[in-house]
Amino acid sequence: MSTVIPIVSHTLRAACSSCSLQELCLPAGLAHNELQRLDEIVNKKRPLKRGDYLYRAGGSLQSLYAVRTGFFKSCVMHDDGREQVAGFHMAGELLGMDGIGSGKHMCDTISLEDSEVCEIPFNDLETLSRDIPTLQQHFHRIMSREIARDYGVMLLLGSMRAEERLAAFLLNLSQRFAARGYSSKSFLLRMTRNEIGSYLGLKLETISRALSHFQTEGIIAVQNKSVEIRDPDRLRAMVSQCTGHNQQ
Amino acid sequence: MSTVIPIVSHTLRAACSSCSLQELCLPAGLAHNELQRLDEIVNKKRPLKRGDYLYRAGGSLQSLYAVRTGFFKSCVMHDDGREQVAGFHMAGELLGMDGIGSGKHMCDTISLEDSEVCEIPFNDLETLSRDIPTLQQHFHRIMSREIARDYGVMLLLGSMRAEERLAAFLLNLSQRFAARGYSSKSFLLRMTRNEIGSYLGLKLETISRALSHFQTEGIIAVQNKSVEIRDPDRLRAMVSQCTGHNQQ
DNA sequence: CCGCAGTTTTGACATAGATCAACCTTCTTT
DNA sequence: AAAGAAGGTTGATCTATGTCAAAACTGCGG
Repeated sequence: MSTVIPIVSHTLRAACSSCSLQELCLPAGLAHNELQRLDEIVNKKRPLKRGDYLYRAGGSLQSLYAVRTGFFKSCVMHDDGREQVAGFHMAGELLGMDGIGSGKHMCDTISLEDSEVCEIPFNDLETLSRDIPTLQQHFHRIMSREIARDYGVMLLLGSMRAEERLAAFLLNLSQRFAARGYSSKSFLLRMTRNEIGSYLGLKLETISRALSHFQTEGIIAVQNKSVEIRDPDRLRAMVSQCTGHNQQ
Repeated sequence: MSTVIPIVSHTLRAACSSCSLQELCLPAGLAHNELQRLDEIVNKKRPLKRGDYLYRAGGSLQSLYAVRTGFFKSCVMHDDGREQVAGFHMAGELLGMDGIGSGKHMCDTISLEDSEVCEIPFNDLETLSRDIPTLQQHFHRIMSREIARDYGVMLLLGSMRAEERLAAFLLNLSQRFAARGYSSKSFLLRMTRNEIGSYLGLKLETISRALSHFQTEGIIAVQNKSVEIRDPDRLRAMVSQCTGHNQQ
């Protein structure tokens, strides 16, 4: 490694074997030699800037992507241009699984801040997972958890009121930050009010009002993108024992 | 019925290899000898009556189930008892994939009419799919399509108005009946107005009014559970070019 | 450091769909 | 065949959240 440094293309071998996200990500639970075999198929892509597309709806699916750093949103588009944010994604999460069925991506996935991803060619992943049962099982679990998450979003969109939805959303973010070693109490919202609204099936004004209301109640402190959760128990209470009857 | 009838256990070997749903179901695309191997792990369960639970949320996941005949709903439950129908399932569809991640079912799945299912022990399926790449790939496609479907439901719940949701729902049913060789124009709604409403994030009265309205417009004819689609183009137009602005 | 575009907040008002209620129809049970 | 229960329809009214508008804030590019 001392002298000549090879000119590298913008994709480099990734190193799951030395990645700090190992346990959150696709390689969770693999033995050392298995990790090395995974390293052989995973590439590190060049960084994305805020606003860059990781992939576009309709584009052919070649690879899945694991978020290394940064933050993404996935949007499903209606013919008439309406868009719905289907999810927000952070470090260690696997993107692109919605496209395996048809061979085409079903949504746009866009970077919300400067981000890096690892690229996992899907054919190679299938081949390797036939050899490594642990990898196969973990991949199945990851897909299944995406389905379970989606069911949760349906519950939220189908039967919760505005403030409940927002409370559930904040708790979900909080918990995901915590799982990554960040504060569960204090974090930045990487997305706009409009994007939160789209995800929660609400308008941006409703998000803004609900955040203000939580603040006057002393449940959270918001200032612009930064949120501090002051009373997580009351947030939890809003979600699960929702005193009111549900209008919607 | 005349002589001696052997006493059979309530689970029998299934025969994917001779099943008419082959091409819609898990075995799609398998070669003859591969089908036989699948037959060895798939069991036919005893029939379920209307209202029977196929599995319950929280129960440990041992198997996936393929619908052979009949109709099911899956419901996610909120702590406070509110329930949200997350999907309706018909012949050839695979149930239980939401539970793989945690090893526990995430929803209740209930028969809406007398139904039969094939049981596919999940460990065996994983093992077999390491041996049969076509099976592995098809299983991945099925899980992925479930994710893609869920994204569609999010779009519906998050950004469509009541009548658009119902139009999308009717078109979806129509297309699924067609794929199974039934009429796409005329079919029975196996679920109640309340269950449709739950799935679409609306109240039963709203479903009832919307159906009546479609009928007075000549778009459909409804009588109780039976629906005839008279003008599929107008239904499609409602979904995709939605003239109105979306309130919600 | 300034100005501009994008984002957020807040208020006033409108409305889609919920809620409540009464009645009707269709199944299920005996 | 009758009675009760479950499901469906329709009307009147209410309300959560959308829509519109104006003003304040934030951050980026020159």
